[in-house]
Amino acid sequence: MLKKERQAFILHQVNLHNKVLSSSLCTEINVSEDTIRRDLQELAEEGKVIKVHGGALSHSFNQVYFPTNGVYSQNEKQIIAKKAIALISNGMFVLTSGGTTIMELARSLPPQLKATFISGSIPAILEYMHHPNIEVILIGDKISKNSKITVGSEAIAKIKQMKADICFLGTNAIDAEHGITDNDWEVVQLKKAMIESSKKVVCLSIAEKINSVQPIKVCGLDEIDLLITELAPDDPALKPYVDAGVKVA
Amino acid sequence: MLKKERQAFILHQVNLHNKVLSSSLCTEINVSEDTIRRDLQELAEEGKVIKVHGGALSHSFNQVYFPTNGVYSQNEKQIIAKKAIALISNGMFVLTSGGTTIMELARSLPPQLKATFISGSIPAILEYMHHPNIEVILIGDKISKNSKITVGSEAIAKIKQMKADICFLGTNAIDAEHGITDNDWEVVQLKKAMIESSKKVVCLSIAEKINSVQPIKVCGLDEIDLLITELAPDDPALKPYVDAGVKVA
DNA sequence: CGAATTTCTGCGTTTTTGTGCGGGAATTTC
DNA sequence: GAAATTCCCGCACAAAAACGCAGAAATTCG
Repeated sequence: MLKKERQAFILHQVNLHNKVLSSSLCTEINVSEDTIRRDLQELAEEGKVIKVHGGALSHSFNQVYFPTNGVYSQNEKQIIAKKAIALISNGMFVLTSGGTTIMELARSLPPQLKATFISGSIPAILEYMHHPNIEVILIGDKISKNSKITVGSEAIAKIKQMKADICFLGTNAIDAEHGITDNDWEVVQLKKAMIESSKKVVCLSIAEKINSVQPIKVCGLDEIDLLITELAPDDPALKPYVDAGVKVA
Repeated sequence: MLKKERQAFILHQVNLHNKVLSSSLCTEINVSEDTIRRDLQELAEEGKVIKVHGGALSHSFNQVYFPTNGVYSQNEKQIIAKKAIALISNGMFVLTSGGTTIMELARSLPPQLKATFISGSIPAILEYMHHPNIEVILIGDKISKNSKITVGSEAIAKIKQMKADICFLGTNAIDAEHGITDNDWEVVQLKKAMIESSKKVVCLSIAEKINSVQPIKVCGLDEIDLLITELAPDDPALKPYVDAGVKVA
């Protein structure tokens, strides 16, 4: 069998089944694994397949729609993400909501971190999926197209039966008097469940959002263990929260 | 034998079999390998054949095996998607697996269709989310990064407590003797659950995948209500399945 | 016609290419 | 962490290609 012929066959198989194992190919074509590996190598260099450990994947399957829009206040959110990541250690179960700040957190996770992330936010899940060492648990239920998050009693029930080490909440509005508030009833239900199911609750909020109020209450300040903003912990803007007993970072 | 004559013969052979080995040619025509090589060289320079190590290939060979446009077999999959969509009516609960054929189905859904789609496949969910009138139910559980689908007992349990009107399965391999087979154990478990939980089971498979077998069995042909390929229902290639009692479309 | 010239072919030699094998490194998996 | 795969690297070996050359055949031309 000619080399080109063989490579055509491989490519055919990859496109047909979306993936191939070098081990199965070498028995099918009856050549050594080395040869298969070299073929896959070449095909990968030509961009025809994506080579992975143990075989290859088709290119069309891997390209998932991926929104990489320039996020508003990205710098601030990166600072917040960095502070938040410092709280995560290997082996932890991490519950997260959705939102752009959480997305920034997801993108900034160090590659060697091994943890389990649980979320119902589709964009967040997409980010976690790209991480090499993170286990991803998806909370299922009806999808709210608005917030791109699963909402409903099933999702809430699922969250309530968990006990996560830490929970990161993207915050829409926080105020010393009214605590955390939001504007989507279903999302609020979820966040409440998440707070209940976590040993530690961390709120991520850019400074712009502090001292603002939304119609629906998520929780009071007393239920928050830590508030992370891009500001220094001793910034005067945070004083009301420190006074209310909230730790800040 | 004249040079021109010889080259015409070679060209004929190439176009007939899509490939030739210089070694076999030289015994057939009874000339030295050098001569054959020089002939192939000339034919290649004239663009009549593609010379490779050990022989030559015809141009159609490349056309057949190296698709130039976007997704592999997209046209076929669009035909399949169209046939599948004809089975969906307003108000239905539709269960789908993942895979590129399902993706094509998802992209082709008519905008005015109002139905509920249930899936654990992240790429499929993303497509459904973009649709204006479709309710999307996401099956939650651990995410398999390979197949980009939620897998595990939770997902299976969730599927089993449903009763969908119809279920569309992207098929990896189908064979008259072994039925539907696949190569990912966890995905197979899911598909089995989906088959159980649906009033009607529809398999989507491009013709190239029929009569192929993969290691793990999903179900026998008797459990399938309908097999959709891009072929006409009376195509001889489908006869074994019709004989086995499967409806085809 | 016949010598000079060009073309074609085959043969040895040298290079290049393709493939398999072994061992050690890197990785996945349990 | 340890076991099992898989990968990577260098090597050996065989097959094929490239190259130069020489003789045979065809062509040209005086």
